[in-house]
This record gives sequence, C-alpha cells and structure tokens, in this order.
Amino acid sequence: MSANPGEAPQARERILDAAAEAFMADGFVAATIDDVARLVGATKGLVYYHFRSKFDLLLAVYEEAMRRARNHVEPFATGDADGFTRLSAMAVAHEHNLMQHLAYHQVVHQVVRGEMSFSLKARQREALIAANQLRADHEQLFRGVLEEGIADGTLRPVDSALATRTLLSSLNSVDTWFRPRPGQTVDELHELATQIVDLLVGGLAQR
Amino acid sequence: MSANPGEAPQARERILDAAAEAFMADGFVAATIDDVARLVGATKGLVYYHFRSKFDLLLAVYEEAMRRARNHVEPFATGDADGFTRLSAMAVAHEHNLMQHLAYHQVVHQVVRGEMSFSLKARQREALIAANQLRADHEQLFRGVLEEGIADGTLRPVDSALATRTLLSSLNSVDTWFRPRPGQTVDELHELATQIVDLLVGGLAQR
DNA sequence: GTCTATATACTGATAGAC
DNA sequence: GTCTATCAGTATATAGAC
Repeated sequence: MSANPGEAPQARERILDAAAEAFMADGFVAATIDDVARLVGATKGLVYYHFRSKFDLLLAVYEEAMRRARNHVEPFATGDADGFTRLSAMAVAHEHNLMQHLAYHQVVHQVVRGEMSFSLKARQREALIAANQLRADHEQLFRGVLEEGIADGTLRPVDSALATRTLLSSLNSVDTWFRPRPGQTVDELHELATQIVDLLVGGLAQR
Repeated sequence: MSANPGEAPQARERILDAAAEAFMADGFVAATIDDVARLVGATKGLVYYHFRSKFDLLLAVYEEAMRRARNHVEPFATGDADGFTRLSAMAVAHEHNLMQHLAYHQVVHQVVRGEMSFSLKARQREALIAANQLRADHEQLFRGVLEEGIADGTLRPVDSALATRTLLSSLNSVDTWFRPRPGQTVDELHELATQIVDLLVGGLAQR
C-alpha cells in the first residue's frame, strides 16, 4: 500500500504514528497538536500542512486502524472449516492485530465511545459516518461466521447479535490492561491472543 | 449511607450525578464545569463551593461508583454454593449494577484507561492511588472465587489472573454499546445481564 | 450557599517568512 | 515543505457581592 517500500517513512505516516501514540497517552481531547509535533520531531506547521485539522488526524488514524483490522481478519472468514474453527481463527487474528497496533486501536476505541463529541462540520460528520461503516462491516463479518457456526452445530444457539457484540467488545477491551513488554515476540503475542480467545469462545465453565 | 433518607437529594449528590452524566456524554476532559452546573440547574460557583477542583469531582464519582459495585457484588462472594455458581452470581450482580449506574461506570472506565493524565498535585495523586486500590480489591474478590471454582472442579483450570482480567474487562466493556431504553424494567436488565454472563462464563462453543 | 464577574492560561488554527 | 509568530476562542479557578 505504501508508495515507497523499504524507504524511510514519509512525513504523513510518521505524523499518523505520532498522533496514535499521543492520543493513546493523553486521550484525543487532552493531547495537543504540539504533542504530536514533538513526537514527530517537528513543529505544528508540519502537522497542519499534512492534515487540515485535529479531527482529520483522528479520522486518518481510525481509518488506518480499521483497514488493518479488515486485512488481518478477512482471510479467515471463508474456507471449508466449521463455524467454530473459523470464528476462533478470526478472533485470534483480530486480537493479535490489536496487540500489535495498540495505539491505533485505542484511538478507534475512543471514537467508538464518542469521547470527542464537539461540534463537527458537515464534511467531518460525513467522514465519521463513513469510517463507522468500516466498523459495522467488520462486525458483520464476525456475525455471519458466528451464525454459520450455530447452523452447523459447532456453536451454541445463542442470540447472534448479542453474542457478536459481546465477543467483539470483549476482544477490544484488552486494550484496557494489555501493554506490550519490550522484547515480546510475535509468537508470544499470538499465544496470549489464543488464550484470551479460548476463554471467550470456550468459556470458563467445566464441561 | 445518605444522611437524609427520603428527603430531596442534597447539592453534593446532585452535582455528583450531573458530573457523571456530563463526563459520560463528552468525556472528562471535554466536559466543562459549566456543563455540570447547567445539568444541576445552577452555576459554576455552586460546584466549586462543594468541590475543590474538576479532578476532585472526578475522584468523587469514581469512589461512589466503586463503593456501589462492591456493595452489590460482595454478598454473592461467600456461601456454600460451588465456585461456578458464585462467580456467575457475582458477574451478574456486577453487570446489573453497571447497567443501572452506567454514567458512573463510564467515568470509572475513563479513569482506568488514564485518559485524563494531566499534571496532578500530590494530594490528588494520593487520592487516585487510594481509589485505584478499591478497583484492585474488587478484582481480587473475583479472582478468589474463580480459583475456588477451579479447585472444586466447576471451572476449567485456566490462568486465574488472565481469566479474571478478561472476565472483568469483558463485563465492563458493555458500556461501549449498552444504553438504557426508556421504560426498561429492572427484570429486563437482569435478564440481559444473565445472558451476557452466560456467554462469557459458559462460552460460545457447543459442548 | 449561591451567583456574577474576571484573571490567567492554554490550544487549535492561520499567515507569512524562508 | 517546514518553521515562526500570533490571533481568537474557551476553560479552570478565584474573589467578592448578596
């Protein structure tokens, strides 16, 4: 997707990463454009050259986060495996991606929780609605597989709307307590994601 | 606990409720003291007469929320029932309480996620640490029963620390999507809480 | 107890130099 | 493209009237 593979990240990407970090650390409202610029190693002028407003910056982070989430999860949604197996694989992929891009997903979480509801201009409101559609599509992907699992008998006959929302919000809630440790390998993250998905899909109760 | 049962709520309580609502609606940082005062039907002066600062107001909401959570859940932690049964009852009580005092718990969530990390005075930092201890105690209450359930064989032999954190953050994450409907009865809330706990404790997988 | 100023400080956004 | 002012708006907190 990047136009310059292997080269140093361009200004826009570096600003995006800095914004995600700043918004995670202090929250979108409290974080300042000066904070973002300082993390980039530049000044406000650069940020406002690449993004029209603080809100545009938030949306760009949000969209990048959802694009990554979709790309990680989608490949596991289809195939010959049963519903339980595919749903579990999707959940692990979702969780693993969340852990690897924690700052981006913390920002998504803030947008979803609506903790930045100041007055929006028409253009911004439209963009927000479009971005929220990405999240709705993501949820629909999970719900479809969950219902296939109920149909093929590998999942319990639960309320699929409630179960999907509970599963996804539970998976996302790890951003409350998970913080990457220095030197933590990709395999270790995958193992942790697998344990969490096992708890959420397989439950706590003895069978 | 109130010094005037049956009487009209005193100023302090009304300010606390208003603050919880304002902080939920706009987030702690974006919400203004003027917003809180407007919800009370008064002006800033009243708020600052009862609370030294905006942060003190936040802490008071947080402490009240945790006090209620403990009072709701604690009675179900002990007794003759097996670990699975007691843990489920605690989880339902926790969830039910959260739904009934959604604004207060959204504020707790904001504090836990640390989205208000501006410079704190020594007195405020101490108070925050003390308040966080209330949350740690609450988690410990769950973890103890969860381990008893593993010991008596009614729960799977999972990592109790991870399972407790996953369970509680999952229970708390309903504040992302749950909004009370007008006219929704206490029984309906209890039924919804029971369904969610069944999904989280009993899992999705067919047995 | 409650309200009306007001001081003080900070931040998003813009204009213009280089 | 990037930086240096700088403006305009807003919010916390206080002082003092009633």
